[in-house]
Amino acid sequence: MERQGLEADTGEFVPGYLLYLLAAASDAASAQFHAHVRTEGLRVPEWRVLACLNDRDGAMITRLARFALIEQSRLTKIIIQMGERGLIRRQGDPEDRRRVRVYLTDEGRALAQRLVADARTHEQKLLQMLEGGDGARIKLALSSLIERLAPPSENEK
Amino acid sequence: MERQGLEADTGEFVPGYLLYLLAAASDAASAQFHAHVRTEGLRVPEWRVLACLNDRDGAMITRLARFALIEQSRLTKIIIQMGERGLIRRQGDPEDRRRVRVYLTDEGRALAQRLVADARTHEQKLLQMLEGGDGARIKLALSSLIERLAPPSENEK
DNA sequence: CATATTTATATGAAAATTCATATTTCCTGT
DNA sequence: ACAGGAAATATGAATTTTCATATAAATATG
Repeated sequence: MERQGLEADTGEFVPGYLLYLLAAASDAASAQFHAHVRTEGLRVPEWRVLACLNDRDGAMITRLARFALIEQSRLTKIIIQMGERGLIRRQGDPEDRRRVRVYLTDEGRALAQRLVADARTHEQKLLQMLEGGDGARIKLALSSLIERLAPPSENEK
Repeated sequence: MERQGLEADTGEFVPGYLLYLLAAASDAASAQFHAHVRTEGLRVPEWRVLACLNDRDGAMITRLARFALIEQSRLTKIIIQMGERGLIRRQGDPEDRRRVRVYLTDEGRALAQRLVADARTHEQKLLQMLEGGDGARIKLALSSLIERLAPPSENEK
């Protein structure tokens, strides 16, 4: 089996390994903004929850967990904390009483919207340092990778 | 400011957000292999340490931490555990007595080499599901992103 | 060459995370 | 309507992780 053609061919494996590149790129790209999130008094998973709810309020825990890339039992705990803090409100779903739906409070929504705006601005800066349309291309490639790997179930829509 | 042209334009932010795409792609792409790593009795950071040491044995803690994407004080603890388990050996650097260099034991090297082989195989499968040369392109894009964001210091080489 | 800085690693307490499993509700086939 | 299983969420104990800081060695500075 042939080696891939990325590493400086000093024989090293890690620097050209796809999973390393993905993790390292994610880390590096997120570092600044995540630091900003922390100065706003949020942990990264909390920011993700706010952003997801800002897209779709009233999501159930399981769905939120998938979208926010958080394991379910952990999310349950985070949601409880965010509730105590007044950022979200949990409410049983009458349609299916196993479900708990999570809604932004006014305070939560305000914070979410502020941070999403910051995120958009920051993303623009990132994309600009990615010379010439590369940004759009990398996004497309990533989405396609994600779709192939984690086919969204139909009820996901 | 214009919105980017990726999401299905249902007005949602998250699905087209670069940092989300990076994190989600990293998660999705790594899931299978990381599960494999766990069946080998390793946690993900431990696998990363082995892979990095397999590339460059005798790295110092700080360097290892940067490469393996692990925070320093955490790595110190992981290294201690891996030492107790016989996978690595720690040794003070006589050149600079603050430094601790980490070396693979024979057992550690054997495990590292086995897993790197598995990783190569798995990576091939991933790249194949990424039709037509897309794999090479995405790798290039990610490396370039990383380089722009985290310029390696000269002594890093 | 003494002192201030910086660099490398370690440490401990607080907090977060994981993992397995409990609980409740819903769904399915009979 | 009922048994069995599946789905959604919660829980608790064990383990990890984080964060701030300690220690120690090297380097820079006046």
